[in-house]
Amino acid sequence: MKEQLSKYLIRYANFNKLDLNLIYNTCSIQSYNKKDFLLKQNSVCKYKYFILEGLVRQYRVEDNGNENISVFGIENWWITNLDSFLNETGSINSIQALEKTTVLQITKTELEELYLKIPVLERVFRKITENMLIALQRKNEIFMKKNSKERYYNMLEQIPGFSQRVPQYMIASYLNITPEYLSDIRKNK
Amino acid sequence: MKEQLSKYLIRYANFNKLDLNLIYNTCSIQSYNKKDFLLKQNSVCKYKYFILEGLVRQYRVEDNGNENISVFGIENWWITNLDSFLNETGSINSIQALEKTTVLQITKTELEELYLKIPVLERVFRKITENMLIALQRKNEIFMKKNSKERYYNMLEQIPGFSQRVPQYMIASYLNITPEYLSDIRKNK
DNA sequence: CGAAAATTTGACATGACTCAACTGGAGTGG
DNA sequence: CCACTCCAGTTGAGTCATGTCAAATTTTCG
Repeated sequence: MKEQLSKYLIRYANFNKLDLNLIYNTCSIQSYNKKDFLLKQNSVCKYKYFILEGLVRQYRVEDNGNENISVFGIENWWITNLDSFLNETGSINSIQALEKTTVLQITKTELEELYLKIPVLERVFRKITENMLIALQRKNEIFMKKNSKERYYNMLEQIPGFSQRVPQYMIASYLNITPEYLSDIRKNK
Repeated sequence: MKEQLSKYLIRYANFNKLDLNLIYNTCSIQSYNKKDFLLKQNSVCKYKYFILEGLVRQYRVEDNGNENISVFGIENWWITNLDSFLNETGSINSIQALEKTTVLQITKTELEELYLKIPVLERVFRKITENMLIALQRKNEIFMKKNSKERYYNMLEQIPGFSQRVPQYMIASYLNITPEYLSDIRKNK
C-alpha cells in the first residue's frame, strides 16, 4: 500500500522516506464493496481518492432518470469531483465502486497542510492536474469529432480489457450513446 | 501591463514586489495583429501566453478542411496547447488572434526556472490548472447533455457580448454545429 | 463600387434516439 | 434442481435533430 503510493509519487518528484511516510500516514485507507458509494450526488466531495485497487465510475443521474458516466477510475488514478472538493459545494455526480475497491483518501484540509509541510507536493499535484487536463482535452477531441462507432472502437483499443470489467450499458453511457445503439454498432461488424 | 499581471497573480497567492518584477521581466511582451498566429498547427507550442488584451481562438483544421474551434481566449486568461508545451510535441491545433492582441509569453524553461526561484508560483499554477480543469469539466457537462439550441443560448448568457466580437460561423464551430444549422436555430426564435 | 466573405434558405440524407417487445442468462428460493 | 424473476442485451419500426450541398442573399471592407 505505502509502497504503491510511494512508487507513484516518485515518478513526479524526489521525496525522502520521511516525507513519503508523512503523506501516507495523512491519508486514510478505506475499502468499498461493489456498488458502494464513495461520493453521492448533491453532497460535498470530502476526499481526493487514490485508487489502490479496484474500479469506480463517476456518473450523474439526470432529471429523466438517465445515468451518465463521465469517467472510470482504476488503479493508480486519483479521482474526485474537483469542483465540489475545492469549492465545497454539492457535487453534480456520484462516485461508485464497480468492483471491490481499496483507496487512500485525503481531505482538503489534510492536503493543504501537506502542501505547507512538503512544498514539493505542490509541484506533484500541479503536474498531476496538468496531465488530467491534457487527458480530458484529448478525450474531448475524440468526442467532438468522432461518431459513435469510432468512439467505441477507439475506447476498445485505448483501454483493452475494459469491456470485460464493465457491463455494456455502462460503456454506452460513457460513450454518450444509448445501449440500443451500441448493440447495433457491435452487430454491424 | 506589469500592473495587470500582478493584480492577476495576487489573487492566487502573496508575492512581494521583487518576485512580481522577476516574473514580469522573465516574460516577454508581444503584440499580434488580427489573423496573426501565436501557434501553428503541427509546430511545437513554445509559449504559455497570458493575454493582456485582445481575443484569440484555438482551433484545428481537420482533414476535410473543416475548422474546429476548441476555445476562445480573452483578457486575463492563459492560453497554450498544454500537451505540446509540456511534452514538446507537434501541436494538433493553432492559436490565432481574432483582434489586435497583446500577450505576455513565457517558455517552458523560463517558467521552470521561475518555479525554482519562486516556489509559491508552483502553487499558483496548480490552482490555475485546477480551475481550468473544472472549467473544462463544466463545459463537457453542457456539450454532453444539451442540444445545439441549448448550447447556443447557454453560450450567449455565459459570455455576453461575444456574438458581437466573433463571426457567427466561428460560434457555430465552437458549438460544434454547422453554420447553416446555427442560422436555423437563430431564425426559429 | 465591386469582390469576397458571411449568412440564409431549402431540399434531401442520415446518424442516433425512442419505445416496446423479445431473448437469454444469472441468481434465488422453495 | 426446477421454476421464476430480474436484468442485460438485442431487434425492429418509426421519428427527429442535425448534417450536406448548392444556390440565393446580405454584409463587409478594400
